[in-house]
Amino acid sequence: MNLFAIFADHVRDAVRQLGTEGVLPDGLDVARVVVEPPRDASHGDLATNAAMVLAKDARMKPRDLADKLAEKLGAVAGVARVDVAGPGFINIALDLAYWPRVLAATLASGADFGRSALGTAAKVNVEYVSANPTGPMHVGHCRGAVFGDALANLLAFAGYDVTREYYINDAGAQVDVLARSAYLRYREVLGEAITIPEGLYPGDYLVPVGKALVVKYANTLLDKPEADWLPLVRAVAIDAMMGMIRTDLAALNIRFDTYFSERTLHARSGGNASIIDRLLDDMRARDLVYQGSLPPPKGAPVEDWEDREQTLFRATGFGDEIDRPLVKSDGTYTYFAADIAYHKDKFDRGFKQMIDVWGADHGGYIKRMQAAVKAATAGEGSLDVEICQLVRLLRNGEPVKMSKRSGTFVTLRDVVDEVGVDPVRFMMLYRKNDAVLDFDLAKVIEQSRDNPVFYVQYAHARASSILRNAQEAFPDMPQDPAAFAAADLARLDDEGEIGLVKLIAAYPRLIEQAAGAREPHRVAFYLYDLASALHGQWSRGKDRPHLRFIIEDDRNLTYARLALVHAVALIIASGLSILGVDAPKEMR
RNA sequence: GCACCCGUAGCUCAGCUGGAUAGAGCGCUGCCCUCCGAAGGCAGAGGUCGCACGUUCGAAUCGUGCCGGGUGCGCCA
Repeated sequence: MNLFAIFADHVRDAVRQLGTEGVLPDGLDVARVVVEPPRDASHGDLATNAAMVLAKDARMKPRDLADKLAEKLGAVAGVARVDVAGPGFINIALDLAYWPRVLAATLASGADFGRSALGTAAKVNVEYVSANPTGPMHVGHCRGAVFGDALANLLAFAGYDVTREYYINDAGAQVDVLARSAYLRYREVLGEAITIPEGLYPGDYLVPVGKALVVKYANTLLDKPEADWLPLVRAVAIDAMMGMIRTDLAALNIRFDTYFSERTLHARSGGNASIIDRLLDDMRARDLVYQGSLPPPKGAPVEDWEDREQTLFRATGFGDEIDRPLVKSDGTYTYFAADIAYHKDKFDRGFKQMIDVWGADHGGYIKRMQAAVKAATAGEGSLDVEICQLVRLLRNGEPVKMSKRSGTFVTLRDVVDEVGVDPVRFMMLYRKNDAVLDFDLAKVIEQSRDNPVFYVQYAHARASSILRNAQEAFPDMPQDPAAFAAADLARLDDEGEIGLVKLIAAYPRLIEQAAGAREPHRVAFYLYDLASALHGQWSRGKDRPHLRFIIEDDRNLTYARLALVHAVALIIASGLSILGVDAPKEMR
């Protein structure tokens, strides 16, 4: 149950009633009406802006309209008090008896509490990572990977039919560079002394690829011209790199539903037109493509600039600043052309909603890609692009030195091995994705309050510990959700307990808001608050023993409190699973 | 030069798609362990929300212009 959604319905009902009574005009637009928690808890449990939003259309003063609405809302079951405050806020305080019902509903839905139908089971494609298959993943890829994965989890929980997709850039010049680099290692394995020239990949992760080539082809590739060996070597190398990347992703608990190869878009088997060929034909037919030339860029001068005519997409017609080239001077397609075909393919596979997760360095490509999706799908498809900012890797506040030239960049695997999956995932999500993130290797393994990963996990462990202790004190007490839901929850009348129930009641709304904004970090911050409230209530029991969760001589009260603890643990586990973080039953 | 992102407490950051007296952690000051896990809790001090106009009942949030930081800017992916 979503308390705020329920009361939003009540508010709309009240508006409708006032309409039929002639107090308000019929058919007022209630789209901007929201019911939300008041900023200050002393104002009540729920607040709505309805009177202020509707005042103009109703041609009434906000406060007068608020009084009318308040009268109706006061009659709703469970409402203890309705106040009008400030410029026309309507504050609603709920009867104390309301909260046990919320808690009972929570326990009844168990791990599904908070699950939403917001997405109406619509198909959404979330594309993320899409790292080039030219080497192991480094820390720079990590944030996008974790963010994309958590976003996919969040959307699935919010009722979308989510597909997780990885685009393999296996068609460009970079994989040819990879192949040449691997070929050198192959010769090295066959006994040749090699030097790796500037521009090729120096990393020793290609040595095993060289060995694999020897196993597969013996020395038969040595005498062939490049045109012959390159496709063979490239195929083996790409397979090997994708294997590494999948292993790295597995270390982060990330899996994909679909790996999509760029190469398939270019393929012209048996002389047939490729997918890109057909797309461009289609776009030409619809006058979205033309031959023309572009003005030279204004900023940093391009050294070998030459004015020439090229094949351009009319991006300016769809919100971009400049038309964009689709064909290179050597006649092959640009990356952009392939990417349009790729997104059109997603659309053709049934995804009207597409989400791409990109690194900050691709921010400049958002407009053209959105323009292309709009054009290629005739306005029926939509593309959201979420940008992940840089991660600065630190150790005790000092930047960790990385040098690509010497090949000593920090791999994703290094970081996961050093600090563990949970801290990596949580910290990557404990910041807005479009803000730069400092990741301190030393701090994220600290077990203290200023490490939110630990703090939240500890709350879950503590809750589990309470339930274990209760098992000893009351061995015959069944600890399952159904039994907890049947407890005498009205015994929970301490303000700290009610506060916890209120936080629990906010979870479904939080999920919908986070999903709508595509912001999984909100889940992380919510969990921190919930953990804090549990720790707080625990400590109150230290000063006042009657507030402890386990009261040896009051079985009913203990049972009600255990139900609360169980619900909190349930939600922490739920939220952590969205973030892809483990919810431990004890800390070590 | 242009586009996009960021600017909130000494530091690191939230701020619920425009709401009421702007919050948290760290750091600082002072408390709480014979007691369910102190790996925790409580209280205090600390702010011109980069600056200036504008939009309206109401702006940290939206618009415009500056200032400062980041990213990117035909035929790379």
